[in-house]
Amino acid sequence: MSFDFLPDKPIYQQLIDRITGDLIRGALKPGEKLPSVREYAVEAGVNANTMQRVYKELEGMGITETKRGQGTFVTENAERLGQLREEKKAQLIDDFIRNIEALGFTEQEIAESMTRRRQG
Amino acid sequence: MSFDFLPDKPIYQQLIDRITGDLIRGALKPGEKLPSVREYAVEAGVNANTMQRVYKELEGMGITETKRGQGTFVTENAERLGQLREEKKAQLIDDFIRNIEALGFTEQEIAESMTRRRQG
Amino acid sequence: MSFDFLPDKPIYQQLIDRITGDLIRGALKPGEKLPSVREYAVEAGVNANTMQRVYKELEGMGITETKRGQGTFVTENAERLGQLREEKKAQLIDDFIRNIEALGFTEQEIAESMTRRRQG
Amino acid sequence: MSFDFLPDKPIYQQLIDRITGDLIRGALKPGEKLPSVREYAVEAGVNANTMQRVYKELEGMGITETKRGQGTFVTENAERLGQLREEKKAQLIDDFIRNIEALGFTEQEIAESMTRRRQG
DNA sequence: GTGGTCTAGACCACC
DNA sequence: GTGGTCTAGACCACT
Repeated sequence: MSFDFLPDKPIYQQLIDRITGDLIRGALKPGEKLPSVREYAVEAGVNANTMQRVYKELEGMGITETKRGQGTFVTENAERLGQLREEKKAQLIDDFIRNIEALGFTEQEIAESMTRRRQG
Repeated sequence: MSFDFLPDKPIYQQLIDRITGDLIRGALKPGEKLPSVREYAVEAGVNANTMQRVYKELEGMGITETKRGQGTFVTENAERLGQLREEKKAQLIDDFIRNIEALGFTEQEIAESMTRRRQG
Repeated sequence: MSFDFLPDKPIYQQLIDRITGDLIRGALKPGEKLPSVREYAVEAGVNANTMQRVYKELEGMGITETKRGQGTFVTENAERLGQLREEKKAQLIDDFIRNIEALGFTEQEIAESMTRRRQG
Repeated sequence: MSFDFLPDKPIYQQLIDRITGDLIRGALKPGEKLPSVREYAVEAGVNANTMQRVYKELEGMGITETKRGQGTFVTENAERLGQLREEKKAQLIDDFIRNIEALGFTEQEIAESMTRRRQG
């Protein structure tokens, strides 16, 4: 597994996005153990400090829990995970619609482009 | 006219986005004169250098032209402007779809949320 | 007659270059009368002040002479005109060679590109 | 290392030209790390912001890449670098020929002057 | 320590 | 008055 990072967003943010994405997609399951900070850092090709920060933020968001001496685990709090999923979905749609309006596209115009894209 | 800037993107970028948005929405028309750097800077509540940078970038993108001593004007190159519109639209849709896939939502799930949102 | 001006050099400089070019090419001859400042300004689509400056500089370079009440004339000083021609030629070649060296191209490489260009 | 700047071109442009020149001449190699913005600024005797602008412009031209917190590096994209070399060469020759024609010199006349110069 | 953003203010060339 | 360049210095995010 190797990662490409975009230059415009912080690496730690991109990693958080990736992990929450894994969670939403079901690639990571409730209660599952995450790799150790160092292990994951090597895997992702980033500095261990960066990875440390990622884990810290994830815990702050309430989606992982740390068991001392054992490692970091995805929370089993299903409600929190469902909530995460809904937050992300809402944010996705909000951003999209806000952008459409900011640029003055019509719904119809966008809808057409999307259908064309799906077919092309 | 007064502006709010988000803390997560550079101000000059947000200004570029705003102006290109005005262009796409038709609030700015081909050949139209933009406010002077200093005037716009005051209006937007930013430093003149920041605005200078915005204008320079816009010129680099080929969507404005500057006439020395006279001011900055929207290009009359309709092709470039049409191209800009399409670029923005495509980018909008691409980002949306890429994000949906990255998070593993289904098209149907998203579609439902959007309809519910439009009704709600 | 209508002119395009490059945005990176002062208009008055471009006009000076154009007129000295006319002189070197023989499109303007010794003793010949130039159009009036206002006439030429209209023709070139520039401000009369700009044209005034052009004429002033040309006179300063010793290549035109002003006869009060009659207008501006190309000098009949053949030596000065010949000198002008040589200056321009030398400068042209100097710039070219200095640039080649600054970029580290070989003479041969440039020679080949020029021949290819002339044939293509 | 110390620099002289001509008064007629922006310093940041001259710095860009110098660096692209180093690249073309091979004094800078693909993947090589450039000095930090601040370091280079001191070296060149310019303000750090001026140097910042130079680096930003180089990145925009696709000839450098920046790794956050690590520094700025020459791209390893050999195609881009080759392209840069050809662009510069073509531009050099184009300018030269355009100027010759604008002034009405004959090819032969120029060729003679150049040979004489090379010998003199 | 690295790049990046922003401000404040001076100064210049052009029209 | 217009755009453009440059400096000086502060502050921030990332590694």
